[in-house]
Amino acid sequence: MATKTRDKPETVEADSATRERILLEAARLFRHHGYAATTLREVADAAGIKAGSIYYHFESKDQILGEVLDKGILAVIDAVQQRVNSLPAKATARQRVAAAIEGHLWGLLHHGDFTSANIRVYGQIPPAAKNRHRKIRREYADYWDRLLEDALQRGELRPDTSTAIIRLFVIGALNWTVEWYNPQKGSFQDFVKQITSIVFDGTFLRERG
Amino acid sequence: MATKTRDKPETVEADSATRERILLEAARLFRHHGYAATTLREVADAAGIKAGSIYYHFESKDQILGEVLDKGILAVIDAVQQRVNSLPAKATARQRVAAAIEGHLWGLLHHGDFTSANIRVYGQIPPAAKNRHRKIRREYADYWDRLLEDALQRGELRPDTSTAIIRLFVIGALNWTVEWYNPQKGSFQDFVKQITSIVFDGTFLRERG
DNA sequence: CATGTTCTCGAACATACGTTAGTTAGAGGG
DNA sequence: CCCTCTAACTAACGTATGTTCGAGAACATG
Repeated sequence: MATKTRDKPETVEADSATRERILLEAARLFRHHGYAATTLREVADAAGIKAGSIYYHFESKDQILGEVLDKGILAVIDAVQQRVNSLPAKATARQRVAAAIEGHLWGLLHHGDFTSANIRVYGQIPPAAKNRHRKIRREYADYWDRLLEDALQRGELRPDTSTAIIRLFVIGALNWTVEWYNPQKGSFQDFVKQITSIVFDGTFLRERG
Repeated sequence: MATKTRDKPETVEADSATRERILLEAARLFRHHGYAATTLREVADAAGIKAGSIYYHFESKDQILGEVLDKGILAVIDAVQQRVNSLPAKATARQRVAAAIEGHLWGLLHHGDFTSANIRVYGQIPPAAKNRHRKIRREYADYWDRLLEDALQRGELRPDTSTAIIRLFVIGALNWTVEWYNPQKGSFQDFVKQITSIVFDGTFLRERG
């Protein structure tokens, strides 16, 4: 056995734990090496099994990729909707968007391997796998557009730029934080506050007018 | 495009044109399929030659990657410095940063295949290739930090957030535009104006204070 | 025409990959 | 004790990849 000397008879109880382990390690490797550069033998090694055993849990490498991508975006969507929905009905648009930003950042940064793999790899997968994800991405984009349109109608959003561009800019900026966010430099809550403030009010002091 | 259909015997006169062609097609393929997923046979095909011929111009696939990455970041740095340097000495910090933003976007979007390949692939290459590029990235980051520190000392930048976070946020947001910018929807100059305005003043109208 | 250089080709090689197949070992129920 | 299910293993197959190499075409120069 090539594994790390686990002599305790705990072979069972590993219901689908191995499956989760494979997904976790695959996400980590996809994130850091890319999809094509990651071999199933590496994934198996990281998960403490042999390559052939992966096929007991998954049908193909592509299927693993699909599940990793799903986990990434679903974690974000879930966190966003949870926070926005728990707001009182009388919340301002600014508060609702702030909740969405916090949710997006939380989902993004607390499932870094899955979300980063999603972001990095999405542009590089065959159209077949892409189409399945385009729909859910589209829905998430529409969700943001509704938030922003609402803000616009309430007169809180700047009216000189389309909500589509604002959404693309904001989500893009947020997504990128997964590449440089360092949890050891300050708390997550502080980080969210800073990012939200920049998104809302910009980086420069307002020009004298 | 890739299919030029030049039936004339113009095999020669391709001094180093073939070399450039290889780099261009490699960048395009790296961008859309990733590094490992791109085969030299695909690159050769797109460049109108056979796979073996690539080795007359390059030593290895890694070398091609290195040159593609270089071209990407150098195009951006060049465009930024050109615009900032052509500003009058009495320019405000805001004007200087605006020039940097425009330069960054211009280099980014006008060499999309090289810059996007750089952005997408950088996180996934072996440390050996990474180290060579870390230095130049570090210098570019320092350049931005000086611009922002200058703005801070002049009292133009918001003082409640570190220049490092502002830089990471702004450059990240700008970099992401290469994934969604559509040159058919409005002019480049309009796009720059909108992005710059969002970066400076944010997405929401200022809160009553 | 002869010669040298530049550039490309075609075929091959060793390796590594995703995947398949056959087998083994333990657990639990009858 | 037998049977079945689960979960893993080992070994192999076919293919594709990066790379090498010798041969030859196209052109420039003499």
